[in-house]
Amino acid sequence: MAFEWQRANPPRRTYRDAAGRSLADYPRPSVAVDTAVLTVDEGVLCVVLVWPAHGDDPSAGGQHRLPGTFLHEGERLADAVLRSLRDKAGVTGLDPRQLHVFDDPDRDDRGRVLSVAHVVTVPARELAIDATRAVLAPVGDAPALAYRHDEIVDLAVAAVRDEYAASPDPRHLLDAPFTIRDLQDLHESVAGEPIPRDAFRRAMEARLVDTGTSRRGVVGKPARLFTHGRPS
Amino acid sequence: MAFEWQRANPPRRTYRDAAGRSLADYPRPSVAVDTAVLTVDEGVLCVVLVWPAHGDDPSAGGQHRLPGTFLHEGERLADAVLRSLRDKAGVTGLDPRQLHVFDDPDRDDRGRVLSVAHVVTVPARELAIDATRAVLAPVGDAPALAYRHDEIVDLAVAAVRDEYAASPDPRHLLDAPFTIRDLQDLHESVAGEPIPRDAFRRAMEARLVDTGTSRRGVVGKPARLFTHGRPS
DNA sequence: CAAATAGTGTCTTTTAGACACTATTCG
DNA sequence: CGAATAGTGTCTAAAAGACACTATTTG
Repeated sequence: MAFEWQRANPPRRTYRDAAGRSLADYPRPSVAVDTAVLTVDEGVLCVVLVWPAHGDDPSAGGQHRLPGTFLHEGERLADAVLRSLRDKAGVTGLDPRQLHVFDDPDRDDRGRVLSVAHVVTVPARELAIDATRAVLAPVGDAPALAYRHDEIVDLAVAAVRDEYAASPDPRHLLDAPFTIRDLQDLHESVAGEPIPRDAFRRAMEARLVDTGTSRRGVVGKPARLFTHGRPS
Repeated sequence: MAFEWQRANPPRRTYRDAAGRSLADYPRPSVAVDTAVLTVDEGVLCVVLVWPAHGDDPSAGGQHRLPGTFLHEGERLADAVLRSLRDKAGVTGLDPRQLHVFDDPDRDDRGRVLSVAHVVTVPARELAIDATRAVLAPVGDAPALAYRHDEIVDLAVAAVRDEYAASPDPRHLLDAPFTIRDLQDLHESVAGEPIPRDAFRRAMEARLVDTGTSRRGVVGKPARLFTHGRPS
């Protein structure tokens, strides 16, 4: 069962390094992916945490952790991320972004495991969390996590905040069409702080596509509706 | 010989996943590190390329590549990077930064290999390249590389340029003490384009430590000598 | 002194922010 | 009309760049 990759894709020749060992002779670490799933729920940037309540994963010490899985044979890292999320959050159509490889030898007592941290973002509307297995926690107020997953959350939040500081809704958390106010509310939720109204409008308006229509039916002057512009 | 990690660090229990497989049952990829070693040589940002001339590494197709190695048992990624560079460039004391994991299944025909790309920087003075095994190529004028290593060089250059745009000589390519002119020359070499003199001085001077001494012996008004400030 | 390089002062342009004012809807 | 929200115009402050001027050295 083990080492199927080697048998499935045999080297065409046996190459030997300076020590005379072939590629196959090197012991290999297990490779896992762990993913910070971020969303904006009711104006707060949140992360999906799973609760190891099934008796598995005892080395987590009863703490929450991020969803993750071991990389399977022939599988891409991004596909492993999507596979691990399909089960736990019923999410599809994401674009996982790599953050960092955690290679601490003592990080996991089940043996040497390299963990490739990822971040994905999902509109809260599309999240289907099984409450018996996962919870949604505000990123600023999350419990302590197993396997140093707190660091992954920090990296994920910083990465997403950088992206949102640079362009309008780069991860399409908002459904088009939307008003500039919708967009500003989203950006403030991601940033975790208020953004000046005028500067935000000036910076973003030129980078959006005006649909020519407006949103009616609420109090106040109708707001123009926009769609995402081309990523620049 | 193979799978020593598993024997050396046996799991304390056998944990089983949903499919009933233990951690040890999953086939594991080989993990390699590949490193873009950047330096500024005579005013030009350059990268160290190795030439696979020893009959090994035939899948590189006779092209240059970046120095790299397979991760050894129990070894940290950063240590593998340093080990691979000790041989080929006689370099020590570096601080490798991770860039990205390349996981293309067809990237290497020797089997499934995950490559963790890194970047390091080293003052040209400290580089001791064995000319029979390696060359120094300007980053803008490098030959085509094997294993899509061109992409690693691009990532490395972008990462280092971002760092240099944000603070004075963050990677300590310059020996202290140095003049602001020395610093500007370095930053222009990294950026690959000229930088306005006044703006550069204003931005950097406040973040350096004035030694109170000046450089004498050259034509012109003596320039004050600075050392790196605290990273901020 | 002439050439060369270091460093300063000041003006302009650009940008971010503050803030007030106008515009258009609902109830 | 009044409340509420959208959108515009303008002033100010801060920063970036342009550029000229002064300062101090070598030869």
